[in-house]
Amino acid sequence: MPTTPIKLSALKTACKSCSLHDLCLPLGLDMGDIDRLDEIIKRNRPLHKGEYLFNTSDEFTSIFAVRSGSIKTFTESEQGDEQITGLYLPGELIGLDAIHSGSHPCSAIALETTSLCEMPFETLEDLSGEIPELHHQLFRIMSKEIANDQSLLMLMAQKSADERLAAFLVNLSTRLKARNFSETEFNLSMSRKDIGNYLGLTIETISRTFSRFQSEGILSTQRKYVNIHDLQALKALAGLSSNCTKPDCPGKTA
Amino acid sequence: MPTTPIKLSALKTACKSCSLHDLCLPLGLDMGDIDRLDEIIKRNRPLHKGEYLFNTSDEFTSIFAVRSGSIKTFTESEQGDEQITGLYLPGELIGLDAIHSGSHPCSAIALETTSLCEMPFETLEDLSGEIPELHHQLFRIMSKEIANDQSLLMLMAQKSADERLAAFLVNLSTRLKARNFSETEFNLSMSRKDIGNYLGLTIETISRTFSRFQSEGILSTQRKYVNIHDLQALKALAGLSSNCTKPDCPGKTA
DNA sequence: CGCTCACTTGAAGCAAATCAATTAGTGTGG
DNA sequence: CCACACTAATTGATTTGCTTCAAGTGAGCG
Repeated sequence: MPTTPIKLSALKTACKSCSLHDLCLPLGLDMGDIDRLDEIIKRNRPLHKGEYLFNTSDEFTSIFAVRSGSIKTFTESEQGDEQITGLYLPGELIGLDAIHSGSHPCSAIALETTSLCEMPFETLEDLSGEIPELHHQLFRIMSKEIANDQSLLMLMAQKSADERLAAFLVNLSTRLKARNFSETEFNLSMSRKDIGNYLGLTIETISRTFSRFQSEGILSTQRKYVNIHDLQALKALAGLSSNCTKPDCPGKTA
Repeated sequence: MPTTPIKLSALKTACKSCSLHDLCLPLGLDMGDIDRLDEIIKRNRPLHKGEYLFNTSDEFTSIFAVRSGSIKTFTESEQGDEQITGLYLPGELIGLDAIHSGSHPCSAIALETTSLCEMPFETLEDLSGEIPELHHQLFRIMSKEIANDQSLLMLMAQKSADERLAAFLVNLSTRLKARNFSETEFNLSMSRKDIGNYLGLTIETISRTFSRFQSEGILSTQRKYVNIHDLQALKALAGLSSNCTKPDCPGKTA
């Protein structure tokens, strides 16, 4: 196996000095253990917008963490219709759903220029046998993914278009804030079409709902740029009361 | 906590002799390791229909495996509406979504008389540090749960009522078959109301859809008893028939 | 400059929700 | 054992929120 030489630019983003390290896998690890984790991580060239990270039924070998940019994952049914199952922001792990079958049940595409950390799963699994904290953190992350999917399920099952879009925006806002981005002003990396697909609605419904939110003064949009004027109103619409401050409060969806 | 003495009847269902052991956690473990797992498992009295296994925001201490019967899990939003997030059959593990926060994001109720195996998570985690196979199996099960939730998501996002109910029944049929039950004749442990909630539909729609399936000769029902006459047709409805509403759509069955 | 693609907006259609009325089981107490 | 209440399920009539169809609009780009 040829080891790709690590560039200076890549070295700068080693786990230890990575700004995401308390959102990502290294959380809870001490310096020595982070170094050991660091050694197994491959940092490849960034993906451009539209490039595949992996494809459905590709063999599963690695877990990926987003370092910058964003990734969407989606499954394709036999009829060819596509369902987006996840949107991954910096610090989040992709590929955990592939462990049980050994191949990817979904495809993953970069929504913008995106750099990633690749962790060969076998090596990671071995390492986590030696480092209980790492082991625990992996469980926590997988558990969180399950809980996220379940609240997204709730959204789909019994929420109106307004509630779904509001919940989506609030969730995004919360996650961006945790990454030191603005919680009220950001660029959507997904198109209206993707958002609609993700939320189980059509592109027209998304567009109309954005327009209505805008006319109600809740937010303003300019294509992909979103400026939330009344985050509280949006949270109320999403079905979240302001007294719940837990970052993983049920109703806040992935 | 007083340790409840293990009854002879409980001993009979030790992992080693349990009929579910290749659907459940012991899969892939050798005899010695199964014995070690067995030692940490508590087998409490069965729950009666309607009894809670745990409640939302209860502290998370244990993972549970269903031995017989069935369990539903559900979350409650702040507005009080309830969303069923899971139906668990013998051999399946409950509580994996609670690891990351340390408390249960959902409640769990017995749908019928149900017996369970309780595994204190801390002990289980320690043990899995010592037994790589167990560790691996836990990852596989969690990964499967993620993949399951994601396909349920797809169902919710873009399937018609017919497709949802068909998919639900096919899924149930498949899981029952794996447990050596009939794949065409079984009793639903969920009420119409629960099924509707689980699939994001109303009780009336479930009832009407059952009636139509019956008039089309696909199945017959008598309250909770279901007899599937044409499993192939049901599978076609669940997976292959498109939700295309165009009159000339090739996938349309007259 | 004109082409394309993403988005917006309007009008019409439809699947499922809601409202409403019965019927069939289930349990309770006299 | 039967009347009574109560819940679960079915079936019909009506409404509605979202989709579909259709016709723009405007930004980005060769």
